[in-house]
Amino acid sequence: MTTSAPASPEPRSSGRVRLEDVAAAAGVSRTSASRVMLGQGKVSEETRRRVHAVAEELGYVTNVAASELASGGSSTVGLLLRDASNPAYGLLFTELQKAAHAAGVTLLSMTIKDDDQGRQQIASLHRLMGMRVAGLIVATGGVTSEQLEPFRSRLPIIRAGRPESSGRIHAVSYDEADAARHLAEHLLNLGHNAVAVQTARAVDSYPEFVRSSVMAEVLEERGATVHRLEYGPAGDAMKESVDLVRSGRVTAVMAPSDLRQLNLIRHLQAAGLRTPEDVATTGCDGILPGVDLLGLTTMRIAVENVAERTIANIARMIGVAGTGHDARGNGETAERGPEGPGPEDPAGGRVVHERLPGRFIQGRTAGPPRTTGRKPT
Amino acid sequence: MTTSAPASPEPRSSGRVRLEDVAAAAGVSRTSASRVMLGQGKVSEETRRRVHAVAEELGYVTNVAASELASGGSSTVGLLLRDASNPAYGLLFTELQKAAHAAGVTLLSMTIKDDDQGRQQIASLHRLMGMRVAGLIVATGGVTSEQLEPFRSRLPIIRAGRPESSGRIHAVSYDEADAARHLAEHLLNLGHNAVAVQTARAVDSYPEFVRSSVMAEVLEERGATVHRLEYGPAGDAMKESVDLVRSGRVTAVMAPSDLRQLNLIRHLQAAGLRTPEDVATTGCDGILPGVDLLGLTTMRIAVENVAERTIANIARMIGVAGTGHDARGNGETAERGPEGPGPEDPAGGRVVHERLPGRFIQGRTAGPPRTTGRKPT
DNA sequence: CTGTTAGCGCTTTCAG
DNA sequence: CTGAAAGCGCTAACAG
Repeated sequence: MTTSAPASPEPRSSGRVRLEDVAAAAGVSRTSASRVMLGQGKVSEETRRRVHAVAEELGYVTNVAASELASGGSSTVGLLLRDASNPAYGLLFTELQKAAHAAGVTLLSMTIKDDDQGRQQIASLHRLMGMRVAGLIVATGGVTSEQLEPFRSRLPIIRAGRPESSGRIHAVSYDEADAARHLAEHLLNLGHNAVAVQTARAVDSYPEFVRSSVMAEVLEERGATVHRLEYGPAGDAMKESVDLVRSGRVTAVMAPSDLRQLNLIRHLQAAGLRTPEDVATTGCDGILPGVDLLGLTTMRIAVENVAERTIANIARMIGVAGTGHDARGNGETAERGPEGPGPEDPAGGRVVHERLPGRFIQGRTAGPPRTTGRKPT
Repeated sequence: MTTSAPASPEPRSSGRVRLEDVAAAAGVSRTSASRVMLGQGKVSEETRRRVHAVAEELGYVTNVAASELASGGSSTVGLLLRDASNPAYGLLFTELQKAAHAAGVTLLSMTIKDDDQGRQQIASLHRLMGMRVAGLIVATGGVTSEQLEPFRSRLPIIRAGRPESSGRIHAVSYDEADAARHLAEHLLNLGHNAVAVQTARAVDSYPEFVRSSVMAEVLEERGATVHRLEYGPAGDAMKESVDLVRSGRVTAVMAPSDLRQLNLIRHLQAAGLRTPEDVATTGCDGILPGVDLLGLTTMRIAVENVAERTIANIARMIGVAGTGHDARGNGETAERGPEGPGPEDPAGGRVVHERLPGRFIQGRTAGPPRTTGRKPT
């Protein structure tokens, strides 16, 4: 009766099959059945086969709640994510998943809306914590370091994609400063010396804030005139950009992301201005599928590397050996944070703080300054 | 001692705080503490406040495993997703999350790689099932209906975004046929009567398969000459498209998605062909952030509507009242499947099969046929 | 309104 | 190699 009734076409639509049912049907104890399901060695081949057969026939699925309760904790890693509709986050999500799969780590994700002053973020965070995940990856700026702090001692937490300011939480991020520097220097080398930089506030988008700050600094260091145009309540960066271009007071406009650059181009077009003929523009991200066709001048951020390093770090912290094919390279590009002998994490290591540089994309939106315009003083 | 020691700056880094600890510290029984945490009415205001205070101070987080085990099941809905790096899927993900939030439904997601012949998909599916989720949303073609079948009687399952062929599983999808028809008719109305249609195999991408099939059918019905160019082993659709255009045998090329259209445009450009001057092109999706700047002629699929209807349906099936602001409209656009009095789902209703139409985007990639070219016979 | 008593389904010593 | 027994931390009747 046990092995002689292979997989009926219509599995019993029994509400729930418990391990006990499987054990009974296979004529063994719960313990043995459990061992088989867990793949722990100490079972005879015969028993193993019978249990597997019965389990499949009955459509048994391990009750994760019971399993984790009994064994005390999950081995999956939680992922807190924001807004996958932004291609940059969507790709990060995909790449994290891919890297996790390769490293034998299971990821459980919750995405969060960015409103509520982080209220919902915290709720999701708590839910993930309640699941007793083995580690946590935070890929959203919506959750602050202070909110993470209480959990820091309970499990490994690592920020992915976003620079971490506190220095007490692990982070693997894009090297925003490097990207900003590259873009600014590109414009300088083209001969621009009057540039508008669209700036974001730290509270709105920390990565954009860092990018725009560094862009402006580099330009000023090298003697260019910089107009900082802030998004949000303080001003209408887009409109002001157009005005500056039209009046010839700047020959280039730097946007802190590609999505912003697209919007900038729309505004310029609406005003009858072309890029690069009338003005040079730059963005940052390089993720958009059509970036080549649009000819955007930008930096391609190192999503794949960030994903891989994030997973490699979390895997190490939760003590997963890894499958071996993720140990190559990239470690060299890492920079340790400036904290000296920083605080210890629960796993006993130093605080990880890696910044991964991107790749410059020349594009067509940034040419030399228009010579017909009034020369800047 | 209880309320007089508010949130110490450094919460005890105790490994795990149990409800019992909270109860003890608050001087009540586990039951009362539990009731407070669950927000169930029967507790005095005084008790409630004390428990909350202590819980916060101790950094207590409900153990989800224990909670679900005791209460018999979770109230969250599982989401099986594929490849959020595709903007169309990324946006769907985000919108599902948004709609779920609005409807008071918690979503737990697992993404899957598309390899392994669906092996990993099944593993993820099992894991979600093992979590005893209350319902399941499947937003990937990688899992077949047959693989879903065994679980159909155990919990509500609904497909999102992808047309469901079996008719036994609930589905809310984009109206691919409608989109294809619109695009084909647009070309016909422009005067094209020799068109290349890039086709996808059903196994590779079912949505693209449906789109390309219908495009070709509509064109042929209206007397146009159609060249079907298949992706994959059977041929090089991109190269063949370019050849047909160059030799003047077609005046338009239809791609089954915007990503494909972008690739097509790249190939055409590489061959020195411009769109729309030398050839009209169309795509499908309309999700790409730069779609307007690229001037793509396409259909904007109804991601938001699909997300909302999906959540509305699953919420109804798992018996969530909803917050009320999701009951408006859109129900009218639904079409019931052709199954007559279809099979009943666990909740007792008919099989849901809604198809939501998108919106045409005129773009600039499709103009009238080039008059200088050789006229088709 | 509060506490006491049983389990939820599984893993895991610890003996056979 | 296998089984019996003892919980994991919580919720849910049921009495006070």
